[in-house]
Amino acid sequence: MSLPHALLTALLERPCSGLELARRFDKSIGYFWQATHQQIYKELARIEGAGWVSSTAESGRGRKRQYHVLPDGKEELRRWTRMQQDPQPLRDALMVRLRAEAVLGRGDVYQDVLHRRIRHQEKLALYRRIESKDFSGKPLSRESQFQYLVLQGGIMHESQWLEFCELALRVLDANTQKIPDDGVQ
Amino acid sequence: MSLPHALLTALLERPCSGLELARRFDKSIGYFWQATHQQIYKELARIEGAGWVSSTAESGRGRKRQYHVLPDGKEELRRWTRMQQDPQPLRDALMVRLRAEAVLGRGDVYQDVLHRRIRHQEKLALYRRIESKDFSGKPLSRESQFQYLVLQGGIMHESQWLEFCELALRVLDANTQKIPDDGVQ
DNA sequence: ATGCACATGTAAATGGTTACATGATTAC
DNA sequence: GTAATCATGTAACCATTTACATGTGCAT
Repeated sequence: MSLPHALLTALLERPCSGLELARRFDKSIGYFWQATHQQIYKELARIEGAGWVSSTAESGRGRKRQYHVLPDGKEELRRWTRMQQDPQPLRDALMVRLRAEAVLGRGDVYQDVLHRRIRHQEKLALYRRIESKDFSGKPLSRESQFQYLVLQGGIMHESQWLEFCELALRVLDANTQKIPDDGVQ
Repeated sequence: MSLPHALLTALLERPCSGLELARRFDKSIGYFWQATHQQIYKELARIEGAGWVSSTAESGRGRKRQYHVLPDGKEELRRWTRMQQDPQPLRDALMVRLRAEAVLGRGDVYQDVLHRRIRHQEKLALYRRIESKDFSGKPLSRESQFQYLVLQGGIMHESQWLEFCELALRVLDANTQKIPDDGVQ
């Protein structure tokens, strides 16, 4: 579970409120670790209780709270950064669909592959725009180099799935000879 | 949520019991959609209630139950196979760690990248073994071609992350000039 | 008869999503 | 003053993980 550490990172980059965090998560960090505002508020309350961040204003609902990271929070982030974790295994519905296609044999996944290809193209185009806007043609600071590295991870990821979609379409094209219905409706 | 459909697919390939399914999930389909035996038993009970599969023996605990897919289950799998789903967004703790590295600046993620590189190498080696054992040097049936396609997806996925680890190590090497501690312990 | 492997299950906790509720501030 | 927007929060639900419980059948 990385949400608290993603929040600590974002707040170290720049202190802000819960909703601002939610908005910042819609870009940058959120491309690699998504979170809704509900989740963010709950987690902020939790890590404030743990003494990792503190916030202005004791009020309650409706009042803006500015959060910033405390020394304990920074230390916790450092501790977590030193940890080693296994990659979480691939879990992808398309793969299950392709296995189903293998036993059903009707070419029914074709539309899903086309759809996913579009999505990966879109995401890739977005990442490329960010790349040329923020990380090209100028020397990068140390911090920017790491941000760019993460973006490159996203680019590689989307490219790879795009390539896989192309391969899947070729296999589907070569194997969709409309196997007759077996009568089960 | 694809577990019921992964189960239907596996049971169409070959009817079997819950525990056998759990074991089969440790290989093949399970590389792309993991499930524990607890989850599998619960889901089998649910889809039996829905009339998608049926099982031998009314007994209870301890007695082996053989499951097979009913026509409704096959039709459900077909319906699901025709659906289009967005890819689920990348969610990777390593990416969060690298962003944290950007603000902390200590080279602390190095070990994690080394660790992940090993894991991806291992997984890739496993997939390569399966590839040369099951899918090389002979003409493939239509069903095998789709199974091979899914395996190739896994190979591409692991290769891509391996490549990313190499890139990350280069960036870390070039940027770890031991930034002085800021005093926070 | 007892121990072990096989087989099926229950229960609690975690992390995440979706739907909904409510207070504060600003524009008109 | 009222509607829109900003901001914070609660509650219910869902899939998954982890820990534990229990029954069956075979080998010794």
